[in-house]
Amino acid sequence: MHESERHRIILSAVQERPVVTVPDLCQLTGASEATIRRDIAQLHMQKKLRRVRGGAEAIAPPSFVGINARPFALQEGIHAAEKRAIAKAAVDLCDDGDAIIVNGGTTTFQMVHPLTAKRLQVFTNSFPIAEHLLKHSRNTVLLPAGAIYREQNIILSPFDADGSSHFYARRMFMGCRGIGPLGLMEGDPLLVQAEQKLIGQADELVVLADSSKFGQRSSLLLCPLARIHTVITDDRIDDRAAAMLEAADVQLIVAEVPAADRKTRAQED
Amino acid sequence: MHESERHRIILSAVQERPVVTVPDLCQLTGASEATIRRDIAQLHMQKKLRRVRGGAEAIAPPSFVGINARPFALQEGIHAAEKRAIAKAAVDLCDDGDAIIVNGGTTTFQMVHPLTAKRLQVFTNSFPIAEHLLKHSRNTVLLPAGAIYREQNIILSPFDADGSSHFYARRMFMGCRGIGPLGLMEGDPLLVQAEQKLIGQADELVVLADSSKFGQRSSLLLCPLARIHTVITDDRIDDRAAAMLEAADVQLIVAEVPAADRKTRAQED
DNA sequence: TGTATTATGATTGCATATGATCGAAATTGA
DNA sequence: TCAATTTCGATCATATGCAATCATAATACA
Repeated sequence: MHESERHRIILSAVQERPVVTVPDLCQLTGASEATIRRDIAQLHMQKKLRRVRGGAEAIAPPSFVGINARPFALQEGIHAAEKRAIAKAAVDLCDDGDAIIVNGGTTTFQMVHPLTAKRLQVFTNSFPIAEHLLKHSRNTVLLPAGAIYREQNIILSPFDADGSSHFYARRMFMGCRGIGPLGLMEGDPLLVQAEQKLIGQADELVVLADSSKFGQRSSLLLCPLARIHTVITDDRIDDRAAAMLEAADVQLIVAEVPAADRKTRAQED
Repeated sequence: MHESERHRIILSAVQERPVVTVPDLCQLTGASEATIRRDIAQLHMQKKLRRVRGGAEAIAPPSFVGINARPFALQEGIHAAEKRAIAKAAVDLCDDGDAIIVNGGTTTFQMVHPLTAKRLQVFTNSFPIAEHLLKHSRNTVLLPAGAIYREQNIILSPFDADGSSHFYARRMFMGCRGIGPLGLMEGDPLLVQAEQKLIGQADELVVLADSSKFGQRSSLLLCPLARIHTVITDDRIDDRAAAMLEAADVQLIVAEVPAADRKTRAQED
């Protein structure tokens, strides 16, 4: 991630929300706090935004107050570098012209950055993903019908005829809460509904799961392992988990986490 | 690979993506980093692109603006005060809890600001309206299925089952290109398709049309006057247009344009 | 064909950007 | 007011991108 790209992301984030915190921007850009502070200081000098304690705000603050100051940056933070590497590996599977389905979630959201360089047909139930791709890429963006759920940031319809059955893709990408011998686990019933609608609409089901997801259990069983075509994870996956996937005939892709991004690992180990 | 060919590739890459890195371009062209740097420096001198650390970016957008800022800003200038007043009058028709349909367009987009104070169920095929309401209000936001058309900024599906038939509202709000004895006229075929899908899904059809729309003709006839329940316009409407609406049994609401906002009128008169 | 000119790619050294750490300052809550 | 937490600024080691140089390959021209 380069300076100009970070600046763009920061400015667009500042435009979209009343206030952005430094950690938020670290999440969005993958940069360290020091770098974000330097960027904010620089953009403040250029009068592109106003620097405030804790983060930055738009130079012309909107007269109304948004209710969701941070869309969904809360949940992640700990495996950010891994998630980015996984998302990159997922996008690398796609060639220009492909039709793909991207399910909503924090892991899959990381796909938007590498996706900006592609020209795909992207069907997604994630409003933030659609928004980002619409603004920052030339991909074709398609949506299902439904209500927008603010907390999960997904579009979900109570009816079957939500348009998703008309879209058939080569691959569907999704995240999960946990993955084990029983299969794919999810925590949020709404996410399960959303995933169920799409899960049959693609040739290959590709699951993005950082290594911490193995062994994680959750309450809702989404589908058995056999249903999964490919799992993309990071290089901290242990042998037992890999063997489990191999036994279920699931292809495993291990994404290399760039050394530069891995600094956070010291504090985790 | 010759220099001119590389330049062509580099320029097209810069146009399509927000930022391209030197390694990216090496991969695209097969040239070495040194050559790419030389090319970028050269194109930078020719003002064909902007050189930034790590790569290059398009010369056009110094800071990124949302996709909806550009197409809307163009049309918004003229009659902006009138459109705002009309939109305010339209929103004043709604009580908390109502279900409404808002069709995409520059006039109806003005409804988002007064809508921030409401708590409605809003079904809209306009991506910018959905985005704004989602971020800056507590209204429930519902979308139809379909592809997002960047130019018109609407969501439109080629299939009938796009979810709109499941939503039935008290009022549907829409703009238009022109309005005359024949009925409601629209210019863009895509907008017509989008409007047709929704037009039967509400008790009352409310048309937002500033006074300049009367007498404007266009190529596509959307519906006859009799179909319209209410027209909201500004106080520059002439008597003949008002009589025409009355003859068709259309309710007419004339929005007061605040004197302070009317400054644009001087140059128009 | 031989030579001159230009374009390209690799190497090296330099400049800059980045991230972690630590101490200072500000904010919050009691 | 004091203590605890958070945020900030400065410093330094490292990583990364960049410019300059030189050798080689491609091209133009006589």
